[in-house]
Formats: sequence, C-alpha cells, structure tokens
Amino acid sequence: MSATLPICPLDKKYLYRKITIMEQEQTLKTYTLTDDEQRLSEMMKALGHPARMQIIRYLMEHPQCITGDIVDVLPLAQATVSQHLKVLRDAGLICGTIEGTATCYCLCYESVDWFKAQVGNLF
Amino acid sequence: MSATLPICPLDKKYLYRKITIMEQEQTLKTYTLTDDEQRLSEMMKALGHPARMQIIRYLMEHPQCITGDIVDVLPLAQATVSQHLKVLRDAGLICGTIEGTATCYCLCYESVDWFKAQVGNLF
DNA sequence: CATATTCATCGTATTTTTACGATAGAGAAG
DNA sequence: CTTCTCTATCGTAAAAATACGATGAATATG
Repeated sequence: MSATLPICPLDKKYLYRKITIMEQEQTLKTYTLTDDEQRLSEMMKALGHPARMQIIRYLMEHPQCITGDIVDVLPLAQATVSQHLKVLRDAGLICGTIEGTATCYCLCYESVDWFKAQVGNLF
Repeated sequence: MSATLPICPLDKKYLYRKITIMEQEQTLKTYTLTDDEQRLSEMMKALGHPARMQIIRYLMEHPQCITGDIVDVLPLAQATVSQHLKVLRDAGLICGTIEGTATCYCLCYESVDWFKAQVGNLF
C-alpha cells in the first residue's frame, strides 16, 4: 500500500535538527486550532455525510423548498431527514422559516460564502 | 430557536405548483450524488474532526514531518494519531513515505487542489 | 369543532467513530 | 547479534452518529 504512494523523501538534515531540538524542548502538546478553523471543521463534519450533501445540492437546485420536498427525494424516513436538517442548521449552512404547518428551507449564503473563503485560505 | 433564523418567506405560488406536480408524479426517491460529490463528502468527513484538521494545518506549516512530530504536538496517543493519519491517507489528502523506521508525511497537493476546486463549484 | 397535514422532537436500537494499551515488524545503533 | 526507535495494526471499551417509529404541537381544512 505504501509502495503506491508518491515519493516524499525526508530531509535528513531536518531529522537531525529535530532530534537536537527535542532534547532541549519539553513536549508541549498545545497545538490548537483557531476559532475559525474549529468552526470550519464543524461545517466540514456537517457536509461529511452523503445525505446532508444531497440536501445541500437539492437546496442549490431548488432554492425554496419545504421539508417534505426533501423527504420525498431522499431514501430516508422523515424523522431522519429532520435530524439531518438540524445538523445543517446548527452548522449554520441552511436556515428554516416556519410557514404555516410547513418549514421553508434555504441555503444560508452568508455562511456558504464564508465557508468557501475559508477553504480557499486553508491550504 | 426558529425565531432567530433569517426570514425566508415561502412563495405561495410555488407551494401551489408543487402540490399540483406531486399529484401527477410518483415519489421517486432517486436523488443521488455524482461520484465527485460523493468523494467530496468523504474528504469533508475526513476534515470534519478537529484532530485531523490540526494535522492538516501542521502539515501546511511543516511541509516535511514524521509521525512522531505530529504525535508530540497533539494531545492524543500515538495509536490514535496513526489512526487519524490513516483516515487522511484514505481520503487522499496526505501521503506518507516510509523512510527507515520513520514515515514522512506531506499534503497531497493534487487532491487539495481538487478539493478546493470542488468546493468552489459546489454552491 | 373535528380532522388532515406538516414537521420537530423523543426514545431507542444499531452502527460507526474515537481513543488507547499492547504488540509486532522494520530498520537503526551500539 | 542485541537493543532501541518508530510506527502501523489489533483488540476493545466508551462515546457519538445514524435511522426509525411514535408522539405532540401548530396550523390548515372541512
């Protein structure tokens, strides 16, 4: 398996330097994410499920739709779809507005733009 | 909770039209993702864990490093870090090359570029 | 007012993920 | 050759995610 991976030779000098440093420094274990990176990771998690990705795509193609529309189109029970919608809501990727007995969902374009910008800057 | 969500008024005409259509069409439940979207979702899932996001960020800042470097910096056991590295490898986001007893890891820039392009096109 | 519809939430079973100690293999070092 | 280092994998316990039926709240319909 490793044999098929691209070559990425280790710089021996770097290795030597690293060992020298490690003898002096303490193991800190304090490498943390910024708040933005944390939030980005949460959004990624929300999008990291095929059903939720499907919902996002559906909302792109159908900018105004209600829960039932999405339920009709996915191979999942209504309760499950509702749960996925909640995850996307909590991640800030979509917003829902109650309209009578229905709930109208749409993409939260502000968050989506933020997400795209963050991904653009990430790597 | 719903009260704080942005307003997204449902178009009554659309609702009416939808009902009319639904009377004619069958419930298909065949809304699927493309292969690209499926793969994108898997990458999102891989990035949807703070530890793995930390690893990616560390690899950005330290383009050449070995497993031990990452273990030193994260508050996780070596076995756990190795498991996260495997997830990132399986997602194609990083690649590892065995160098003696160590394994050198680096970002897979090809996949990263693909990921960024897909996110750019997604919404 | 009685009934239909729409949907979020609850409770719960199942599956998956996460984390870690232990282990083993593959080199390097002495 | 023996020992030490580095790391992937295994087994497993605990936590989280996923899926669904049942329920209830809110509203529309007759």
